[in-house]
Parts: sequence; C-alpha cells; structure tokens
Amino acid sequence: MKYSIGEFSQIARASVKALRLYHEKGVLVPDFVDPESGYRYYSQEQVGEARVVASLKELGFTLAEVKEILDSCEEDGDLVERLQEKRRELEKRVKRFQDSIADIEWVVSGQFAESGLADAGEAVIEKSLPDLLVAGRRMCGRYADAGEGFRTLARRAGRYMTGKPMCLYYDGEYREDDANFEPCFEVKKVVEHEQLHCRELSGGKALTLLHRGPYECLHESYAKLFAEVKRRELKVLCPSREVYHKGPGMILRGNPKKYLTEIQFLVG
Amino acid sequence: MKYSIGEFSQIARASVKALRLYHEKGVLVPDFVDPESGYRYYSQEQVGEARVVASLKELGFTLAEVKEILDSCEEDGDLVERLQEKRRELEKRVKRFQDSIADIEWVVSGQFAESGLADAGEAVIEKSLPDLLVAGRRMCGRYADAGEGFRTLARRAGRYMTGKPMCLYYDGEYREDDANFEPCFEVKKVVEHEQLHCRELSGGKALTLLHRGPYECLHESYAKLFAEVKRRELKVLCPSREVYHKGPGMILRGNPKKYLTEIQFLVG
DNA sequence: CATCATCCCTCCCCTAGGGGCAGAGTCAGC
DNA sequence: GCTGACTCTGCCCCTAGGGGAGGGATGATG
Repeated sequence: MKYSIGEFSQIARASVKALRLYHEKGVLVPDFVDPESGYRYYSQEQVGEARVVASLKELGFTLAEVKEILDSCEEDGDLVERLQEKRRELEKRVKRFQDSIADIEWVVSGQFAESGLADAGEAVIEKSLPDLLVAGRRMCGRYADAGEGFRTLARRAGRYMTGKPMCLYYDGEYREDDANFEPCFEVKKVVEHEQLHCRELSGGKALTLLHRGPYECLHESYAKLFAEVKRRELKVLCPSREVYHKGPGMILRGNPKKYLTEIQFLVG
Repeated sequence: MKYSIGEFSQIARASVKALRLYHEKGVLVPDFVDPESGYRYYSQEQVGEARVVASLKELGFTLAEVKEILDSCEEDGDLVERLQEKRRELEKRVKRFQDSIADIEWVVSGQFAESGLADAGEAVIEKSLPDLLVAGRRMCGRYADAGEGFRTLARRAGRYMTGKPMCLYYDGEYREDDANFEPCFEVKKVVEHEQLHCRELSGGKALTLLHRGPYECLHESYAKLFAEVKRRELKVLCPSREVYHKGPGMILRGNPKKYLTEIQFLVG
C-alpha cells in the first residue's frame, strides 16, 4: 500500500511542504521515489514514523535533533538524557517569557494607577496628605540615577504598587553628585527586601504645585512654591516630594512638554 | 558628539550586526550616514532610543512591531493595548512550552519506574502480589486501542504514576472487536477524573511468567502459564494482568524482540 | 607622505519550519 | 486523447541576526 504525498499528508497530519522538508533533511524519507517522475510514495509503517517525528517536534526538538534521535535511539530509555536537557532548555525559555509577562504587567499597571488629580492648573494648592505605606530605595548620587532606582524598585515591588511613582529629597540644598534622595511609591502591602525600605510615610498639611513641562524647568515651579511658603510664613519639612503624574514612561520617553510633576512641601 | 557604529555598539549594548539590521528595517536609523563612505554615525540621544528598542524587544516584540510602536506611540499609555495583546500571546506560548515540559516529565518518569524484576528467565514463578492503588481506564474494543487508552490515562494521571503500565483483561476468552480490558498503572494518590477509575486493586497469590519478545508471540507464554495452572490444579481469577516492563515507548516503538511482558494470573 | 592596523562597508549564505507562487511534468478517469 | 487534479523543482519570503569574504576608509605612527 503506497500513499502519494497528498494522501500521506492527510493521514500523518503534516503539510506536504513539511513532508518534502523532512525528506530533504533525511528525517522521514519516503519508502519509494519514482526515479522518473520524482514522485514520493510512503508506506503504511511510515505513518508510525511520522507520528514519532510529530511527537518529538511537539516536545520541542528541532528537525536536526529529531533526525539524530531517530538514527541513534531505539527505545524511549535512550532519550532520557536528551529529554532532561530539552526540559531545562524549555524551562529557561518559559522563565524568560514569564519575566517578560511580569514586566508587561508592571508597565501596564503603572498606566492604570489613576491620580486623584484635580487639574487645577499651575497654582499653589494647600492639601492634607494622607499617611502612605511606601516602598522606597534610598540613594546617594546624581538625580539622573533616579531612573535606575525606579527600575530596581519596580522589579522588586512593582506588583504591589498602587500609587504614582514619587521621589523624596532629603537635602535642604541642591547637590550635583551626592544628592540624597529616595525613589518610592505607595504599595498595597509591606514588601520585605534588602534593597528596599518599606514603611509608613507620614502625611500632613502641605503646599503643592503642579508643574507642567520638562524637568529642566522644575526650578521655576520650585521658586513659585518657595515664594508662597515664605509669604505664608511657613517652614518646609524635610524631605520634600515630587510626584510624577506623567513623566518618562518605563519604556518610551514621552513628550517632556507634557510631563506633569507635582511638588509637595509638607509644612509645619 | 558622533559615535561610530563600533563605539555605539558598546554603549548601547547591541551588536554591530544588529545595529545594521535596525538601520535596514528603519527601527533605529543613524543620525548621519556619510554618503561617500557609507559609515554610520550615531548621536547621543540615540543611546536612549536604543534602550527603548532593547526594552521592547525584551518584552517580546518583533522588530516590525517595535518600529510600528516607535512610529505611532509617544507615551507608555499608548502601548497598553498592544502590551495586553502581547501578554496574551506570551501566555499562550508559555502554556505550550509547559505542556511540552509536562509531556517530557511523563515520558521520563516512565523510564525511572524501576521494576522489582528478578530476571529469572522464562519460567513460571509464584508470587504474592501486593494490593495496589491504581488508576485505570476501562475500555471495550480492540486490543490495539489500548495504546490510545494509555495515552489518555497518561495525560490525566501521568504525574502520579509510580509503577509500570499494566493491563487488566476481564474476558475469560479471546475477543476480537469487543474485548473488555483496562489499561492502568499504580499511582501515588487518588486521582479524581471522570475518564478514569481510581481504586485499590487487591493482590494475592499469583502465578507469573515473564515473556520476552513481540506481542504476537504472547499466546505461547499464555499456553505455558495455563499449563502450569492446570498442573497445580488451581483456578485463574478474573481479571488477568499483563505488566509491560519494556514495551513500545511513549515515543519510539523500540525493538519488539526486546519487549518484556509479565503475565500475572491471580489464583485461588 | 607612506604604511599599517583597525574599523567599516556591502554582499552572500545560514539558521527552522515552512508559505506562496510559477512553470512544467504526471496520474487517473472518461 | 483530453482534462482536471496532483506533484515536481526552484525561487523568494518571514525572525533576528551570525559568520565570513572582499574591499574601502580612518587614524596613528614612522
């Protein structure tokens, strides 16, 4: 009983194209090839062979590996080592995919953390800030390193983030290379990790100002806010805060002209 | 500040080859290309662009998708839908890999289930069979369908299998098309599933014979065993059992001449 | 200015598993 | 013999680049 490639394709559930490829690679050679027409003809036993090839492919083996296995193995027992190795390989790939999925989740969740932001324009507003459970990462260096800090933070605690990212500034003055600051965000629950610091951040009365535009111009808004603090004869408590309602994303930089940053001075 | 492709490659952590490909695909076009020499020169801002490309690739996007995203998106928010879709895609792939891993585990575990088989040659042996917790799948049809039964069984309960596969035969006689039998194997714990039957299989005194060779010759061993039962004036209890110490594997057919099948007759 | 080591360019072939198409040959039934 | 269905080989395409050949450009040194 000989099957033409089309018939065999239906029986063995492999495309004609695939069967020709298997022939070329020596993985599944037709029982008989008409030397004149070049037509391939398959036998009944090759249905079983095709099933074996399909099984191995399903397990993640490449055609080259399948060929090697068919040539050198007779029983399933001969496969064990190869299977173990393949399993480790697959597990690695799964892990990579899962990492990607976790990253996607984190980026997406960041987009959904809605701010209760009254778009009141660029005026100084007095607010009462609530106590917040935050996870932060205290750093000492350049402000530009904060992005790296956020990334680390996100990897560790991103899945528990519930608020917008913010940054605490512990210096009373501007510092270039050894600034003292702490990227952080509100979290749903305490996250224990050596690289981050999780605790209650006390709220209270604060003066805030919403800054629209790139970070290079933040100093203008700081000036406004300081002026207002002075006018009201208040004292700024350390640390001051910046809340990044809209900033450079985890992936895309966005448009700096559209950045929205809220400066918060707790006052006493 | 212009970087040559080699310098930029080190800065942006992408191979020269990859950078040239990104240029070709329009994903990351160099800031300036010398029209005479064809040399590519990259600017400082492109370091950031390269980071974006790397991030998107890490999340599992193809170069074509990366290009489209860069062309049409400005902020992370614009990505959300695409990210969700990509996540679903990745989850599907993870699932497929995990299925493969599960299959591998099952095949491998089958190889490690050692039999306490005294290789006593082909003589009738009297044994005391222990009670076994088995998962089985009662079938009515041709013996050749047993393979399919084992496959189904394996999918459902393979991970709890602790013994060799075996088959119970409920007919007192040979039947062609409507044989009554039950592929099964010992399991570590009870598995609840509508398609399989899990229970204690009682042991007891048995006469057994190890058959070496293809299944076509099994009848010879059956004859030997029946003769011995008769000689000892015993009665065979239903069902009889076949234990497949070595048979066609889950994947490869193996060599039928090396098949090892133990026939077990519980006697009373 | 010449030389020489790098660096960079384009072009081609390779990966795995095919998809799709073109042009030509073949098979089987009527 | 005709016709439609089937099959052949060969070519180009896809991912995301790797490897290498052959040849031009750059930059430092003598």
